[in-house]
Order: sequence, then C-alpha cells, then structure tokens
Amino acid sequence: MQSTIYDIAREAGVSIATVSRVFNNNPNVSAATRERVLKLAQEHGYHPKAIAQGLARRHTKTIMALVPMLSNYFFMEVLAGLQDRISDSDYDLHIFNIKGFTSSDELHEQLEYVMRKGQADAYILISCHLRDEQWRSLLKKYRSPAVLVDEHHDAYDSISVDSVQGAYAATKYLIDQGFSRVGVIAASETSKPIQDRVAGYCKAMTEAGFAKADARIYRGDDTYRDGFSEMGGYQAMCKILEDPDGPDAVFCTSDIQSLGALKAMQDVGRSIPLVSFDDIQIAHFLGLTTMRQPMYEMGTLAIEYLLDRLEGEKQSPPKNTVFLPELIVRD
Amino acid sequence: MQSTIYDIAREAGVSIATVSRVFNNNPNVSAATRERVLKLAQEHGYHPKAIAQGLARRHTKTIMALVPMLSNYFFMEVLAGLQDRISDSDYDLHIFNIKGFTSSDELHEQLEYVMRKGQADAYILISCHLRDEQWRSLLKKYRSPAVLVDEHHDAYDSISVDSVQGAYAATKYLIDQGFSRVGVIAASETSKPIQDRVAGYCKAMTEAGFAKADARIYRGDDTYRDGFSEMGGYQAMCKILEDPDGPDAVFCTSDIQSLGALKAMQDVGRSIPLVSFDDIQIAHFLGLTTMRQPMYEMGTLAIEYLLDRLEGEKQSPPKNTVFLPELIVRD
DNA sequence: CTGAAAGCGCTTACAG
DNA sequence: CTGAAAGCGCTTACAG
Repeated sequence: MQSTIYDIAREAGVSIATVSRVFNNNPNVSAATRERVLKLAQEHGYHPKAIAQGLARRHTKTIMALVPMLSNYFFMEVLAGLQDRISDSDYDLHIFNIKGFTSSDELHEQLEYVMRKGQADAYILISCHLRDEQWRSLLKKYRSPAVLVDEHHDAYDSISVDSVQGAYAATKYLIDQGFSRVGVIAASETSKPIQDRVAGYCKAMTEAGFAKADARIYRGDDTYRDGFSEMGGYQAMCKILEDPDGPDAVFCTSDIQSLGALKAMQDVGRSIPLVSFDDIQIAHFLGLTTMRQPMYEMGTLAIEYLLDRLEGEKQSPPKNTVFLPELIVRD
Repeated sequence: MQSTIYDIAREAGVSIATVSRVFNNNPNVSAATRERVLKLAQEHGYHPKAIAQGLARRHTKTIMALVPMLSNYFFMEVLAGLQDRISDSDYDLHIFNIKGFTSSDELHEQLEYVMRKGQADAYILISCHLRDEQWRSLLKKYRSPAVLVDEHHDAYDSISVDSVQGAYAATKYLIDQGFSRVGVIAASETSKPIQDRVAGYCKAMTEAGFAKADARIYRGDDTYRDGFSEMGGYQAMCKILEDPDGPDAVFCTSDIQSLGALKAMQDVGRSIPLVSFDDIQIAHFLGLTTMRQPMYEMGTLAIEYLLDRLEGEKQSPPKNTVFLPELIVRD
C-alpha cells in the first residue's frame, strides 16, 4: 500500500500535524524537522492524497470544464486559453466529456450527474445549450460557481459570441459583393448556434430586399455532431452544386463544414465564393474567409470570471460578455 | 451549505448508514424508507460527494488521461475511442493536460505531480516519451495501473504504432513509384516519433541503394508542438520549393504538417507528391495519401487494458501491442 | 431491514 | 515550534 501521513509521522518521530504542516508550507516548522520529513517522504514516494485534502479543506482546488464534443476544434482553441490562464493560478483543470445526448433534457441530466458529485470547486460549461428553466433548476441545486461559454443566461456568468450579428455580417459581405443568390450551409435545426446563424443570414437577406422565398438553406447529415462536421458541409455543398437554381455564393456556419464544402467543389471542379464561421487554426491554411470568434480570449476570460468568484467578489451580479465576430478576409 | 448525508438521515428519521445504502443500491432497505430518503434527497438536491466516497471506499471510479498536447488531432481521435469504451463501464474519464515542458525531466516531474495526488484509480499516458530509468522510477513510486499510448515500455501495458515501419513503407511507396529524390518533412529532433519516422525514411532510402548523402531532411519551426503543426509543415515545404536540388516527392511526418505543406505548394503554384502520416479526420477531405494509425482502436484498447488491471488479472505481465500503420491511398 | 461505530487520510484551530 | 483532538462526508463490516 502507498504510505500515509501516519507512516511518515511515525518514522520521523513527529505528529501528523507536523507532517501536514511541512506539506502545506506552514512556516511554523523547524528547518531540521522539515528536512527530515521531506527526506522520508521522498524515500516513500509520499504525497498527501488530493481526495483526503479536499475533504478536510472543503475545496479541491480544481476547476472542471464540461464539454459535449471534446473532439471539436472550437473547443480546442477555447481550451488553449483556459490552460494558459489557469496555469498562473494554483488550480488544476480537469476536463470532462459529456456523453452523447439527443435532447436538452438529457444534457441537463448529465450536467447534473457530474456537478452533483462535487468533484470541482467551479465549473466551465462549454457549448451547453439549455432552456431557461433548466438553467435555473441547475443553478438552484448546485451553487458552485459556474461560467457558460458559447451560451448565454442572465443568471450565470457567461461568455458568448453574437452569432446572429456574425452571420448577418458574413451574409451582408457577400451581398455587398454583388451576389444575388446567396445561400447558407446550415446544420441541425435543433442547434442554437445554427438557429442564430440562420437567423442572421435571413436578416441580411430580408434587409437587402430579398423575399422569404429567396432564402436558400442547405443541410447535410446532421446526426453526427449536429452537422458541425466535414461530411455535413460536403453533403450540403453537393446539393448546392446539383441545384440548377443554386446559390452563387455561400455563407457556411462553421469552418469544419467549409472543409467538406471545399472538397465537394473540388470534386466537381467548380468553385463558389464562401464565407465561413469560427476561424479555427486550419482556416488560415485553407485560405478560408471567415467570421472570427475570439476563442482563446473566451477561454482566458472564463477562468478569470471563475477565479473572481472563487477568491474575489463572490456575490457580485452575473457578468455577461458578448463578443462580436470579426470578418477575416482570405483567399 | 449543501446538505450532507446527516441532514437527509435526520429528516428521514433514519441513520446515515441507511441513507448510504439507498444511494449504493443496497437491497437491504425497505421500499418505504428508500422512497422517503430519495424524496428528501431530491428536495435538497443531495447526492453523496465523490470525494468523501472516494476516501471511504479507497477508490474513485475514475480514470485519468494525461496528455501533453490536448489540442492535438491525434489525441482527439484516441479520445473518441477512450470515451466510447469507457462509457460501457462505471468509470468516469477525466482528462488532464500536461503543461508545456522542454525536457523529458520536466515531463517526468509533471507526470509525478499529478499522479502522486492519487486522484484517479488508473492512468492513461498519451504521447508521453520518457527515458527508461524515468519510466522505472515512476513505476516504483506509483503503483496504480497505467497504460502507455503512443509509447512503449516493457514494464507497462502499452499500445503503440511502429513508426519506423510506417515511415519505411511510406518512403518505399514513393521510391517504388519511380521518384529518385524522395525527401522527408520532419520536425523536432528531440521527438521520439520523429526520430523513428526519420529512421524509417532513411532505412528505405538506404535499402533502395541511395547514399547517406541523398537523404533530404527538411524541418520548419519546431518550437511549437515539436513542429507537429501546420506552420512547421508550411515552412519545411517552402524550403523544399526553394531548393533547386530539392525532392521530387516527399514523406511528411504528420497530416497536420501536410496541411501546411499543401498551402505552401498552392502559394507558389507547384505540386509535389506527398505521403503523410496519421490519417486524422481532415485527411480524407484534404485528399491526403497517408499512413493510417488506428487511433480510435488504440483508445478502446487502452481502456480495456486498464479495466482488466482494475477488475481482472491485476498481476499478469505487461501487455504490449504494436500496430502497423496502413497505407491509405488518396488524391 | 436497521443502527452504532470505526475508519478512510488528511487539515486546522486550540493549547502549550 | 509542536501535538492532541475534532472534524471533513462518506462506507462498511458487525451485531441485532
């Protein structure tokens, strides 16, 4: 068995309180006994167990990021910000992947499942979209600090991007270039970001004087990752290319879908102007024109919000930051 | 404060042992009191804290995946396998991102830092490369089950890919096509997979009768992610394109570098045949010919190995699986 | 079917 | 500078 604080204390001829003190850098330990304890610990490979410390201290010095689709490029960029910012603190970041769910009720349930175990001092909920009453019920049960990323709710600290405005700007950009049949590659209708981006597209179209009937909305398979996938974009673009009355320019709801769309165009040897959304790393190398989300900054900000709740003003009203996506022109 | 088992017990008029039993699905509880307890728990939002359970039970029902570069496409595919396989068990997966390190000593230290806290019952160490004595010293201190993925050591369960053979096959494929100046886009010389892949390349070259001097090795910036980056591949390809005596075909050590290389070729309007390594998701949509690593399978297998240690034969000798990469021809 | 009690491995006033 | 003791929130034989 791994040795415990008792083993070390016994061998060092001190009480467990003293051993605890040296590991907590309490100055009230003589240099001699500190050294003796440390040496013994080294020999035994002893270190206080986080679980026991957590119980005794009533906090774990851990922040947990909950994310539905870990294998998502958006998340990875947010994560970079999370990591960089948290490494300045004395908290550790644990990442937990929410299993597949088919309804917001299931998501709600799974969020509860992990939060109620109380494994972390605070939570970062990334790309989790719930209904108002679900957010409220969650808040009522678990009062550990939580920040929402890529989602907005008054009762929580939150950091999101204005998808409607972003999609609006992207579409308008295309319209202003003179394209008269701008289409959109969307994905699952149940996805909130998709709803917003389609809404932004429609808004720009309407404002430019197009009729409702002029809306050209295309979707590929949206069972996998809500359609935020290469294949989703590929299939949607295939439909576009087959459509004799199809778009002469396209707004695509994510970079990863654009990769698929690009391949579809390449396969048939045609090219349609495309504006995308996200600006993940590969976008630069794909030469994608896209609406940039400040993913890294969203990550650092999320940690700052949480650290503030944890160590600063715990009771201040929720802070909601909404970023405006920025058009990055390439190609 | 969150309510505890004592609150529920008191209100239900039972002992904490009984409350514990209902949450552990112990059949020795009358339906009536089970219901009463559950109802009260529901009202209070009570659930046993994982941390207290862990201490009392002496295990956490948690497996932790340690990975140096979370934002790595290779890891994401492994992760998918991890997730799918673990969801059949009653273990949870926590992911911990090892902070940046510049030497294997630092990596070693950081691995120790997290493992010694004993937060999980078992560990999956992904793409962690240490020296023999470092692996042994780690093993000596922490006897929780651990499996190595993308790394090999006799003393541990491990799952890896034969990079030398993979690179050899890729290079030979190019040589067999009649190219006489096959080059390689490598990355950091300190990276073990890179060393192996360059070795495989050299082996194929030598075997085909080329002299040592014929080896054409190119590298871009390798400070970021050991050179496993779009930019690394981009820069290396730029050098190739500028070299009048440059390669007429290239083996590239990873798909992500190939993306950069592709862009470099596109920028100058030239194209050189490329064989890559990994077969991450985007490879298909990029039309990359590549040596496929069975990343998903590596993930599922890793969980199986661990579950076996945890619940099956704890003392059997280490199992080492080495996959052979498979050539996927595209383009 | 249920409870009292010991124990998991720590931390932290409190007293000296 | 150090120790005895209570407590963190649970589980689990043991006894009934």
